[in-house]
Amino acid sequence: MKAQLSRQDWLEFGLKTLVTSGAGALKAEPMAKALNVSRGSFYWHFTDIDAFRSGVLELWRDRSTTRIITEIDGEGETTGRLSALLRNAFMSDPSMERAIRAWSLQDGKVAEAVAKVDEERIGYLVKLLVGAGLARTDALDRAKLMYCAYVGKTVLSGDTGSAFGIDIERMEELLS
Amino acid sequence: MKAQLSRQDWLEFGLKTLVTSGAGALKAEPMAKALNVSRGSFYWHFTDIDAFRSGVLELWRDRSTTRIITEIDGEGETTGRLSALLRNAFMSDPSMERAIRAWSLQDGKVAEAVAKVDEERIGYLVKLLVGAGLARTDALDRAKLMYCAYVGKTVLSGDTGSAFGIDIERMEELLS
DNA sequence: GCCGCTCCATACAGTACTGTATCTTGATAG
DNA sequence: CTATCAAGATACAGTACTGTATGGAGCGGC
Repeated sequence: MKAQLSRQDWLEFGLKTLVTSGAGALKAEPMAKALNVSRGSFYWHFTDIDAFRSGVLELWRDRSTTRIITEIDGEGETTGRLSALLRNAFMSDPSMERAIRAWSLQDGKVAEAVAKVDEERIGYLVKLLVGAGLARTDALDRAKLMYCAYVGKTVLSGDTGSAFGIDIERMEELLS
Repeated sequence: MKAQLSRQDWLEFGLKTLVTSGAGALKAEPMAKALNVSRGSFYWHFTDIDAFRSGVLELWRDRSTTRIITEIDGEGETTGRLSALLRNAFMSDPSMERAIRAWSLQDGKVAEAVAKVDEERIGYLVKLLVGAGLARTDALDRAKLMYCAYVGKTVLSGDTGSAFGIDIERMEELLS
């Protein structure tokens, strides 16, 4: 633990709070209490609670896009990329995606940012599918379907604990 | 407009408010103002704000399950039911589903209720698929995939306005 | 016609925040 | 050593709610 908090520290804590406690927990007083500082610290780094939320959103956007890029470049083999992407998407921890998705459903600004990321991802999916030999229109429909399934799975992997178990092998088979 | 409000009137208005303004708008004072009454009315019908929210949730649960039943019995032809269900799911107004789904992502009690409805629906899907000749395990995997796609589509049909256009014909083809 | 019951208004105390203004510490460059 | 400035503490006013207590209006039953 550092004695002093930077703007970045606040934002990181905000993102963590978003995942663990939802967007409703992005409030100055409770977070300050959790960090053992006063709200004076918060209002020194951020003019506003809205400015803070925008900062958290932007932090996520950066991370999200860079993660896409690493996913892209991860697999050297062109043929294995689609499979790897599916496995990654359907098996990695969905808590962050869930938290952001939930937030986007109650805040227009967040919805816009998420929509952009969605488009990027679908675009990449289309590229992979076209590379695998599909016609562009077929690839787009299929990519949308795959992405819907991904988002649905993310949302359905409930806080109820039950993992909404889907066999990844079968899923890959059905989607390919 | 009636002069007096019943408990049911409040719950109906609650459900409408949930769809148009989100779960965050389910508060006694703003709703009372919108209905041109005082909070005295609210607290006469409901002991608590939590009791009210539970009431709204239950109202949705009733409607949701009865809607399933009407969907089931709607098509007389056994063969056309799956197609009809898909069309219904992917083409009907998703705003209610979206609102409930968003609420469930920030409230455990809601998440439980929604999870039950999800299971019911998936169970019905499995029944249809088995009726169409699939093995039970295959039917379950396929039903889960279809339902993920449905939920994903519902969530992605954004407040951004853009309808996330998916060709229902192609979708049906890909999912069948 | 007044009794009682349902439905609502008004007023009050309490809570959980936001944002601002002012005062204090603590490190660090000169 | 001290002047400075980033970082935070404390105190205050304001807002938007919740829940409670109490009193009153309207209306059916007898």
